[in-house]
Amino acid sequence: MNLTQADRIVEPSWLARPSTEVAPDLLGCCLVRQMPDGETIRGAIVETEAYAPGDPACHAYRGRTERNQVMFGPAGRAYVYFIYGVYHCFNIVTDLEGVPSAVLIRALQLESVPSWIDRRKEPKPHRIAAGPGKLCRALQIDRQLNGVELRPGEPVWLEHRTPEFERDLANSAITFVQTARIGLSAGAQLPWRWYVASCRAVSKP
DNA sequence: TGAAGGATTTGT
DNA sequence: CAAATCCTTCAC
Repeated sequence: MNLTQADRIVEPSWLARPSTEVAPDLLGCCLVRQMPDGETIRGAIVETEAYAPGDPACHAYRGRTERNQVMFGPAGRAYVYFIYGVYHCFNIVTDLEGVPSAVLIRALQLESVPSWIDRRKEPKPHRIAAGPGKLCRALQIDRQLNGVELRPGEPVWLEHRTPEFERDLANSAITFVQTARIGLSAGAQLPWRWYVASCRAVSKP
């Protein structure tokens, strides 16, 4: 029996758990970006951060607003916001409807270089999606994708780990590191950041 | 209606 | 280490 790509699609139910459980489980999963012209870019998730209710660093900490409302919705949608007047950040909404939580995708190991990337500005292929802002720039993700469902046919979706990745993880050929989150003024002590050890695509190893 | 600041990145 | 740069939030 062959495992096909369709068998690995991540369903919303798998994401309907606390973000601190989902965040490490997303390492090794594949983020797929499909453009209107059909160009498809795939990359393995190598760095994540969890944001949860009661967490002072969570955008929803002080309640529901127009910006953060998608975090309160059902799991399996994209939460995209604009930051520092320059960058976008891409999150995956997790947990039950009404529970504001999400996982920030901080870095991808791309399988190919998007056609629109200027190789002179990005000399190192493995650094193209290393960091949440760079990742969104590399995949052309902006607020137009805020709230979209992550499923095939939409602009973005998720696929589970390959059997090879699972094997390497079981062998300890691949290991994860859990540390404090980056760039926060509150909640910085919580160890809610995970990344793949020794991966050149991680934003800050 | 205005001011402060931000889940970043880059170059000095 | 500071600038870039603009949206969101909260106070007045």
